Amino acid sequence: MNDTSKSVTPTNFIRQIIESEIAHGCHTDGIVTRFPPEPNGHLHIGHAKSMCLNFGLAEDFAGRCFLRFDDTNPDKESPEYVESIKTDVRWLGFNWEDRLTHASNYFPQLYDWAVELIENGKAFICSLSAEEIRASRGTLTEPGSESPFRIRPVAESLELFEKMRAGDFPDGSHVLRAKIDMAAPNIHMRDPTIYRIRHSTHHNTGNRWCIYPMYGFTHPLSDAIEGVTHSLCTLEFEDQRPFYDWVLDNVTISKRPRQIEFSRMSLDYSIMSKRLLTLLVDENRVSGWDDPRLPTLSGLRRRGYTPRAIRNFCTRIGVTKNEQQIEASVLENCVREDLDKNAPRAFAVMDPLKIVIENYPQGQVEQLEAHNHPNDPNMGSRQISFCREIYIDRQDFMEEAPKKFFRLAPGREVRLRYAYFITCTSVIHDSEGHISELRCSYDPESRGGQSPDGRKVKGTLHWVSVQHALDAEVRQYDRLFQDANPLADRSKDFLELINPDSKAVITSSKVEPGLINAGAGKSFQFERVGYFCVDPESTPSHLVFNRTVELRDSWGKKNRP
RNA sequence: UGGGGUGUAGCCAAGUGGUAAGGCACCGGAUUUUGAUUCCGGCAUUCCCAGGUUCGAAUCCUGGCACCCCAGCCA
Repeated sequence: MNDTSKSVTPTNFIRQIIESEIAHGCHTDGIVTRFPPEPNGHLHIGHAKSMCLNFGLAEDFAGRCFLRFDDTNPDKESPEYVESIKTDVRWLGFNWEDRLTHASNYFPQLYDWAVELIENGKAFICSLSAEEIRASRGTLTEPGSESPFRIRPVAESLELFEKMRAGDFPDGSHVLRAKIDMAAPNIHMRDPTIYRIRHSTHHNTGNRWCIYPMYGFTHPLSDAIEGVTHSLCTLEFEDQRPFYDWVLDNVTISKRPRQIEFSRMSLDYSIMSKRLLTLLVDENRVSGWDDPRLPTLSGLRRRGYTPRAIRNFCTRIGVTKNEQQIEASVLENCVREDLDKNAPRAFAVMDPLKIVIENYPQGQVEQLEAHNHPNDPNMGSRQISFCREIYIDRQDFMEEAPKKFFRLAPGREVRLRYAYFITCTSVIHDSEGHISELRCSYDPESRGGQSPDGRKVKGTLHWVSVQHALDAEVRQYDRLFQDANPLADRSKDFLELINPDSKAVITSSKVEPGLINAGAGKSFQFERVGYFCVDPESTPSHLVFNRTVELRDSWGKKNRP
């Protein structure tokens, strides 16, 4: 059996490395990967790429993937982030089963390994200040100079390390440093710091520790503890691989992980930096971490992006070492593809324009059948009420319309989807000259949307009944930034580049009554308008919809300036 | 006069010495009760540049060029 509908994950250089290793007889127990977020912020679509890679590889190669909280910095981390990360990982569709870990749970073992390094003369307690260490590190082109404490006797370092752990010293007074090479061309090998004193409460270990290991020391060893075979990280860690390997070489471990780096992803008109996302939230430039304009997973979820669409996006962009600057259309195309197939259709009028059908009997109401999906009969149908007064969208009418305008105009006939053909007979203006109402006639023979005489109409409009429609608030979201790469020009503050039209709230929309029962997060295609989902703030008495993405619009695109 | 990495179409990306996949975007055209979807067709004589090796090079060699990352007691 070959299921052609199931998309095959395209190959990439990491898969090829693994395949080749397996071909050489390695990994007979399966591969092990890990997704290692620091709980100091919310996950975004860049993390989704990493999760798809790590969990995806584990799945495809009969392996396991750990969700490991890389929590070695008590000042920046908190349990709220741990919870939101777990929620997002689950939502995206990944299952860590019993492999939820914390680097902080390895602190005792890490401490022992640090002692081993000291005992072997591979690490020493340095009592220089942070500024002094920085000053002696050298520069990119000049070697550093050795710390005077580099020759400190092992016994003394051991004793000091023990006292550091016991809390005898204030923050910043000593650090533990690896003893490697201050003249190394790679700055990360110039006696990097591996432990610092921090009298802070840790979200997981409380006050048990006042010394904390650094990432560069913790990560390879956490990988080794978990039996990780492939430690996949982003390109900026490539320089640190020699240190990653150094740690593994100089401490007694039984499993040997391998670090492989791949490139980060950037999305046009967006930013992915955790720090800058935090800034947007803190400065109230957006409504919160789950603002639908943000590339956070919680934001995308609220916007109506589905896990399937995001996972598909990740496989489409691939995994390489090239810098990826992805156009927004790639992501948009992924949701459209999913929602086109799976979102039921509904009628909603964004900007209502009232029509009175003069030859339709006063007080009459008809039930008409509408398909919930034009290409999928399994999604069934619904009854919609039609009567003498309806709303259409204001942009579906033009008083002086060009020939190519296939919608309503004076004297022109269009189809009301699933209802009747109508012809505009007159236009009513208010005292200021604005169009306030249309008068039309209908063809009773065209019930359901087809005329027995075979007459064709060019346009088909969506509509709702005035007396049955519900009021709704619609939040129309657009790209958060005006510039494709808001960080490209470093002389400009990216906050100044926020798109002022990134959120437009319409409070006067009208939707078909069946929508009152839709639960939060439920997606619909509002026919001819776009894909929308029910916002968590929505209630039956105050419906709120978020626009996920517009429908592709070849007419509108052509006619935009 | 440091180290590490990357250059294939507008944006991604396969390609691993045998004559440039695929997706997005774009441009046609067909079908359509959504100007949607779907469908069909077009879209790199050339792979950052210049030399070289070879019957044959995006792939190998040499030399350039461009861009990204690194000087936290952050991750």
